[in-house]
Amino acid sequence: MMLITDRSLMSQTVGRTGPRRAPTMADVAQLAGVSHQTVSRVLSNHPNVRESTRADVLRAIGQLGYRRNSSARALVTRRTLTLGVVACNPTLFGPSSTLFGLEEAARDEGYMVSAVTLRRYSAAALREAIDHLSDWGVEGIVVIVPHREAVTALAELRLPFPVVTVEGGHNLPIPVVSVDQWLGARMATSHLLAAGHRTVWHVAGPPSWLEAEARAKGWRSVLEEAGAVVPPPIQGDWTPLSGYRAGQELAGRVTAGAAGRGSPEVTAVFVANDQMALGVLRALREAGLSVPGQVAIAGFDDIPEAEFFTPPLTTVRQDFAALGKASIRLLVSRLESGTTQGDDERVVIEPRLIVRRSSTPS
Amino acid sequence: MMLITDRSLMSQTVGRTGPRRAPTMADVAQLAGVSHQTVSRVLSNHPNVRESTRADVLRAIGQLGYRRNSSARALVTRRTLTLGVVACNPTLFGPSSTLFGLEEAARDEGYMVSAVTLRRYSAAALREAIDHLSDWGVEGIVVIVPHREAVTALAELRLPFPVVTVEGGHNLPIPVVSVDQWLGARMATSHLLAAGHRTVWHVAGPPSWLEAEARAKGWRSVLEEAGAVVPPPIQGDWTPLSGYRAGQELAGRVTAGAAGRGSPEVTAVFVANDQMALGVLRALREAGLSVPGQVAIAGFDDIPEAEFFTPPLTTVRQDFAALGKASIRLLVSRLESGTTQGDDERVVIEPRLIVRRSSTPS
DNA sequence: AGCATCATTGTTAGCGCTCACAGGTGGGGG
DNA sequence: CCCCCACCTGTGAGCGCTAACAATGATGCT
Repeated sequence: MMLITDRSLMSQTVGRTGPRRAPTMADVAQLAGVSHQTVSRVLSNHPNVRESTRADVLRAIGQLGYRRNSSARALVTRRTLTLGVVACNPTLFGPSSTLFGLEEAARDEGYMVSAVTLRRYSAAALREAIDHLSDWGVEGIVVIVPHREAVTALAELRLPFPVVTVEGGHNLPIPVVSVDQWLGARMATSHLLAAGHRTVWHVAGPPSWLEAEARAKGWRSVLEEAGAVVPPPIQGDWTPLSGYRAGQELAGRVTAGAAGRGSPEVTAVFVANDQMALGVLRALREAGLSVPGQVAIAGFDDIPEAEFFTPPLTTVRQDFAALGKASIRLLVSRLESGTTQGDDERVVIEPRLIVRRSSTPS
Repeated sequence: MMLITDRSLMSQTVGRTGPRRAPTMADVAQLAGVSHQTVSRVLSNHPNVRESTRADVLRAIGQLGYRRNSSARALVTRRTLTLGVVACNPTLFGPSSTLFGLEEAARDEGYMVSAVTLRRYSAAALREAIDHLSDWGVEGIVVIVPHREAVTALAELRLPFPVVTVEGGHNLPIPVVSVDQWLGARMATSHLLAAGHRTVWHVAGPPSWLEAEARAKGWRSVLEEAGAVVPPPIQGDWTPLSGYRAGQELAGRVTAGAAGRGSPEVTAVFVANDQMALGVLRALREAGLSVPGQVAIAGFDDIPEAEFFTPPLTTVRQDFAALGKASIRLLVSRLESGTTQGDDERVVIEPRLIVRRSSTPS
């Protein structure tokens, strides 16, 4: 008996000695002269607590610097309030902006976000990433891996928690949030066509990327509708270097003259992203071609640098932050509603064409 | 008795009915015909388990699709194996690359990373971010908020878990991992000076940023050592737009001629980051000035676009991924050793000068 | 043979919290 | 005056796991 009393006193008085372990709810309860349950009620804002009691408890909490133990809470409530994100290439402007918007939205909703990044996509890496997240008890995940195979692999996975994908393609039974890439490509291409160009060339992204595919499709659709010749798209890999190479090829076509056998002349190019557009711009300039004088260019993404390219780049702006927010809203809504089905939900965000000098000869 | 037997059978057979809750260690134990403790042993690779028993358990685990409950585990071990990160401006190339490297390193070490992003720095926002992380039970945090006030605020916080900062200034009792900004600035400035310029102008970052300060100091130190005039630095805010404005000012000085009262002529500029350098380049070009012909330029960061600027930008490369990895190593080492003190540890990574055309008249 | 030792397994007691329920108090209606 | 019903508070159980210890059998050594 004595011993017990001693111990309880010690835990409050000793303080200095040893790495005193974090105060528990019971400590707060004792100090406030109530039961641990009352402390719990105060913490969860239960209405039926007398005002004075609540104040006592809060004072004790402040005094002890008490923080609720999230593991214990998660154990009993079966809610970790944590969401997982799998992202690829998180160094690029798009993914990182999305991640940012997503995290902020999640925090507002009371969730924590844990991210796993993939250096390159592979089915194994994706699986591993998801395993890792699920080991940590996430309640749902957002997958930002706009690879065709990734998304199909995902659809086959049948996970025990909800999954939402960003830019994940529209043919699968997984909820998707995306910017309308197809529409964006159409906007850029139409814009160039409207400026009087006979046709528009295209520097495409890697074919396994869904965005690249959608942008190429949008571009092609406009040309076909307009009855314009559809030049062969040039393959890039999103990097400025690949854009540079594509630009060299295009420049070669220009200077070789319209004498080229059958190929339409190059007077306008829609490049699948801004980084590659930068490379194209440089290649053209090195070839002595003026933009937009001889060749008009449009990009995609509207990275912060685009406005300061030489010349400033006409491009398609994507609201990445909105993308992140929307994905969280979607995920949280099915978390709260307990819905696992209804897997065909779609949120599509409209892109916006930003016209700058690279496409407008003045 | 009958009832109990029934229930245990149900939990295995029913399957279809109801949202059968995740299997527990006891379920595995029962199926494998061992005690839950043995299952635990198998899972934690305890050596003293007979090989056949281990196999039985693993089979049961596979059969049931069992996953260890991380909350329960964390509750009893007092280890969440989760690290927190607070990052500012995570949309920029530097921070996002650091975050990426950091996450990867943490995963290798067996930790999960949860990030909180700050739209803009403020003491309140920082506090809030840290509170959020600590509510979720992180074991330590990495702070990537290279603001002077942020770091001092941090030093005063006295948190119950280890903290490491990235680029956090060297005068505080907090372990820091950083690239040697001062040295990088010196490399760029010396390089320009060595090319024969009488002095080097500077477009600086926001003064409250530690990197901006260190880069300005490095720049100044080289000029002073060389006995060169130190022109007044021009203030930017990291954005291309601010660089553009700075560029206009510099261009004005050039075209106004060396007739300016006292100011040295502008023939070389060290810009505190690549994005601003992009703005400067454009302003100079618009003013009809050639780079590097009339004005040589150097930047900082080596963003992927820098190589494709017009002209390609001489800049200082920072190994952000290494930064992330090093910060995790530092954090984990003091986590494992239980050290809370020894707070003056420093890891400094050397930057590398990347010389391109913007500084080398050919 | 007899006892210490080791490998292997089981048993028990919590970790800190929330949930479900059981009290106790006071006021208004019958 | 009593009962019912709001309010407020406390008690007990148990979430799924690990740590400490106990128990068993097999082995080795004297």
